[in-house]
Amino acid sequence: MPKTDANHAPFAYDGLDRVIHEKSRLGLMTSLMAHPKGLAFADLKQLCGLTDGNLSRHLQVLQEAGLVEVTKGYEGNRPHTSCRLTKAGRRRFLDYLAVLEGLVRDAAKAAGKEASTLSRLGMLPT
Amino acid sequence: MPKTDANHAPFAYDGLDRVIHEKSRLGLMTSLMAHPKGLAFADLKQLCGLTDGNLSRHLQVLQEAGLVEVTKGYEGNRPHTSCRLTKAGRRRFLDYLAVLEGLVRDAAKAAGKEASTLSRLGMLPT
DNA sequence: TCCGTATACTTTGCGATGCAAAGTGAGGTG
DNA sequence: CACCTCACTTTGCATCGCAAAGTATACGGA
Repeated sequence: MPKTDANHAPFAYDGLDRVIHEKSRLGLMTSLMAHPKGLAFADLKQLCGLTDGNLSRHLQVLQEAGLVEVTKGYEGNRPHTSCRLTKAGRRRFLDYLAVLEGLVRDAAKAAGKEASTLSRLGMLPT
Repeated sequence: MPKTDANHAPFAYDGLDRVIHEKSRLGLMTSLMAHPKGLAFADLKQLCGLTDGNLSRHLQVLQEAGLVEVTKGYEGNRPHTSCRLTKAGRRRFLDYLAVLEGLVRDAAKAAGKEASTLSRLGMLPT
């Protein structure tokens, strides 16, 4: 049971996991989702546009939360860190996404109610 | 122009406005989107499941960012604070939502690639 | 009229967090 | 052996969210 009563607080969205709901970490999770076999530190850095320090920190957080598995090893003779989603990580991310989708739907519906330009949603010229 | 090069950092999502991208504030924005005529302090508090203190703080942030307009007045002889989205607030929230939608799509696509249960995601219309 | 309670917020304090900059260490290269 | 690069980690700080305490006014009895 959620901490806040959904019946009385329909916009609390407390299913939005703090650990996941963070710009950088969202990117990381999505990247890892797209690459179930794992990604290297350097690749993630590129994909998510993060600095070394920040990536390191965020990975640590995700790992401590049990969402990703970080494997430190050596490729040739250089250190090589590889990351992949854990099963729990994948599941929790999907749960998170479901909530997020609900939010987007709520908002879109709200926007549509009296919108002059619903067109913005979904057909934004990126 | 985004700070991070989208060509090389497709998962940076730097369009996710920090002010909006916050659990509580997302709820507030969505609530206000659904009630374009404005909402009272107490209503927002209920809808978003926030304490007085937190609501006050978040509204202040949103107001300073020019996303919401806060009107303090008196209803009868009790203080009555009413909030509504500004035009800019509405626009920026829609922009934010567009990015968010993109993210959900990315993730859903990634999940679908090798997913056993896309069904979890309420069957996103790709 | 005084006291207590309720409403309607605001302010304060602090622990957690994200981010940038500096640090570490192992390889290669001239 | 000095120097640079790669691959991360650690540190420091400034910001932020959150809960608890504070302020102010109104109402309802005794």
